[in-house]
Amino acid sequence: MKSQDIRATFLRFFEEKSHLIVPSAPLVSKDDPTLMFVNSGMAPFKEYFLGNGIPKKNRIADTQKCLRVSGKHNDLEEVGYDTYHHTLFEMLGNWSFGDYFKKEAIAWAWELLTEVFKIDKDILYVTVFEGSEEDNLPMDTEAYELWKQFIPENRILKGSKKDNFWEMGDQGPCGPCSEIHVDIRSKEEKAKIDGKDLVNNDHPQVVEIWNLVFMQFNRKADGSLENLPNKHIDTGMGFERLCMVLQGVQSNYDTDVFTPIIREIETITDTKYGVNTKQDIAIRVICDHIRTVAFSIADGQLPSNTGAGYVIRRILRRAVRYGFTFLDKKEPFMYRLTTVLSEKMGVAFPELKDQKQLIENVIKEEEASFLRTLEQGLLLLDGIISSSKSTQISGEKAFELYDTFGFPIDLTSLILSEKGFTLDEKGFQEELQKQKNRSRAASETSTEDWIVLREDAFEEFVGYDYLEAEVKITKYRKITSKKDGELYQLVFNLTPFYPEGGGQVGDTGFLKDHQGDLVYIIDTKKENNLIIHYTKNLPSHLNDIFQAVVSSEHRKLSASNHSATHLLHQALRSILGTHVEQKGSLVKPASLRFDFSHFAKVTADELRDIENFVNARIEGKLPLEEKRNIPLKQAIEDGAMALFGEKYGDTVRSIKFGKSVELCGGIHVKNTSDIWHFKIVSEGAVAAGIRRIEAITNEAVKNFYVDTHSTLSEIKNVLNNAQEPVKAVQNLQEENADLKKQIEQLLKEKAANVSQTIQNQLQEINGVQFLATKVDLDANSIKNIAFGLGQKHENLFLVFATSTGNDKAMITCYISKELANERGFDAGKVVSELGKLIHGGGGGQNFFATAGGKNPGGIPKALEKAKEYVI
RNA sequence: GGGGAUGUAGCUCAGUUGGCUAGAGCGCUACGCUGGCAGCGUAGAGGUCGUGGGUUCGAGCCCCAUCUUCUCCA
Repeated sequence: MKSQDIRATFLRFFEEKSHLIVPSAPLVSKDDPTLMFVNSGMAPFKEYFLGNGIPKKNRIADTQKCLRVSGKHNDLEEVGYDTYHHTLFEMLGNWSFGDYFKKEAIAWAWELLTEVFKIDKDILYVTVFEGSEEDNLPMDTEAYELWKQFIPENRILKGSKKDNFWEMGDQGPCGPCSEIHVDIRSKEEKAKIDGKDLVNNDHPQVVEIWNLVFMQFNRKADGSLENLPNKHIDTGMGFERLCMVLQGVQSNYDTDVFTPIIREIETITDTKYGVNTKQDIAIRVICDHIRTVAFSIADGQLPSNTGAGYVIRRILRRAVRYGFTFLDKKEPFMYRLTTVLSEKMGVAFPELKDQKQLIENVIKEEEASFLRTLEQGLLLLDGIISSSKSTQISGEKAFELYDTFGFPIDLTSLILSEKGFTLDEKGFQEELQKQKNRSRAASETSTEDWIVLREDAFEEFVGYDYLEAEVKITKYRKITSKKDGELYQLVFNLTPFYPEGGGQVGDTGFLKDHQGDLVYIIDTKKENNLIIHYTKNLPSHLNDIFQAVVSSEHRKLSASNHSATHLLHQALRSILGTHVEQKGSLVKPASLRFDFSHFAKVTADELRDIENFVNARIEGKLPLEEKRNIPLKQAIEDGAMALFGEKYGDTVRSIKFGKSVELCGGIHVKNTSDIWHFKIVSEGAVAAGIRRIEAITNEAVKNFYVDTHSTLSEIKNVLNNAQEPVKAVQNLQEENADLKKQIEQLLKEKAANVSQTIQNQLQEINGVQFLATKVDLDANSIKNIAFGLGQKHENLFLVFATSTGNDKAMITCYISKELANERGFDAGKVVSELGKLIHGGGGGQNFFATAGGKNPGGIPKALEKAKEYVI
């Protein structure tokens, strides 16, 4: 059975059991702050388990792309070494939201595996939760009894809390689970060791394929459990492993999910999979990672140096590193795998096909930049090796190379061992740990339990129509972070506050109680479909009815920038071409930022055209045409574009200004004329193939013009109202440069004169050409004279004094080098001693030193005293 | 979000505890050498030492702020 058929069969099976089939959610999770990527099939449905939203149907099935780079069984650094762990994998799942429970879940799982997929019953094992004293939970006998109908008791194993109790996180829904494992070893192997001893023991051929989670508890912040009002089913089956079993191969990488990619890697790198262990690992690493990186870019998550983007960069770099070391690829090559990947997986995941060009460009550029980093690191490492006195390189040095210059530690130790050096691994790990602690301490937050004031399932958003509303607080909790200190999160029964989303920042405003006391709302965010209002303190009368008021200024400017963003998007597609797609957007009161795919710098002419395009539509006074709750299909037919990496419900909201149509949940102006004016302030690159435009509207544009105009008039004013200020400044600059040169020349001449005069005043005392005198020159000229004389005469001992203004004096001492060395003179000491006489101090080297002070009256005395050094 | 590094001539970079008149290589200009080319020689131009403050007799170097680029961690 081909992998594509396996996927289709699974979905059809559950469709026949009345499940709604939904497409995979995007990899990057946007409304869950605890998660960077979707890491399990249930993640996109979290809001339903938490009771913050209602699913379209209470039975759903899907295949979900998941990304895991850390966790108990999956460390990024382990992927590639075995044959069954991946960073990106598909999870087939069926879900019940308060509908069927253990009985159906178990029976259907068994039916699908043994009757539809025809897996031999004798190679299957199941596990059930054995109970936990710590949580005061009994064994899951319900599941045990159900399994007994299908499978002999000796193949039903009891598992501990670690393996058979599933939790979403430290807090939240959880419950016992039951896993199905499969033993695909040969007969001989099975005879040697009983399969049940290998279950849950990291054996590559005795693996878990399906986990059935019975969600029935809620874990509170203090660790205690309470029963959930509705029980749910959450199952997840590893697609790649299922393919391995059904295709009768011993490794996920031998299934047709991966073999086409492996063949392509063999061609590109001129190697053969299955010949050399190290090369095999490298090939698996590349094969796995290219999928992750490509899917992620397709969903709009580009490699970057922070957050989720950094995870993607690390994965890509890991693959490049393996190619570099074990397959001898010293130039970009991974981007060439994009074609085969989009051909093979583009059917199930069309985003790969549509975004192919972008994926290729981004990967190629990332590879090239990492290879540059490697090259630089190699040079630095050479430097460290050649300057090292011992054959052991310290952990600190290696860590610096890694931390500051991005040179991978495994390459460092490889190169060191090739050259007969060793690395202080322990020291390195210590440094790494120190850094981790620093980062963790800086971002630590603690979250308390929700305190529920009233039961109210849904928090209605009324902000499209109202800026004020009478609200009640339904629940609240306290969060503490190192950065922001103590904050409170409030949830209302209804709210006019727009939560951060769709690129637009959250609303701010205040709550007013019956006594007129105010509590300011500093931000609004959405978390698992819940609108959360942030305050610095708690209202004193929590059960009051509050007047909730959104800052209208904040709102007006955000709306203006948001609507302008839509017009900008339209302008870009119209002027640069339809290859332009939104890749990111930030809308705040002060400005807007828009990232989009485009492969060249936007020229000044194009920028002007774009500005004009947008401003024409502002002047056109286009009214807002808003449609709420229309079917996605209809919105698309109206001309709206769905974005990759964005999750859409069945019904959407569409925002139309003239010919600009977008799916958008944000706040907009009622008429484009409210935007007043649109002005681009910058254009630049953010990644390969991605450009960024920053622009302003409304008040900001007014301020911009007022500021620039007043600056310009000030400049003109200073230039005596010059007609052409630019030219006037250029003239001034030229003149200034000329004058500087002239002054330099004059000073030189003056110095030459002075030095001529001075030469005649040299006095020979004890074989020393001595002179101590007051000169009327600046510090630099004195220096020039001293060194000039130094080239002409030997055995010089010069002391110059000068004063500027009434309260500044300076003493300079020059002694010919040979003289200073032979006779032990020290100019530094001379000036610091003479400096006291002018109420100051100074120093320098033994042949040249300066001192400054604030008593010019002491100069004659100092000059007098200078003689004492040579007598 | 938290660290580290980086910015000096058109380019690639040196520049020691703050002080020996801001340097090297390549490139550029002029002149010269060589039969031509490759090349060589001589001379020269080219610098707000990222930016803005501060400390100091004196700052490329130290302190504070800010920007660029790179990089690690969360």
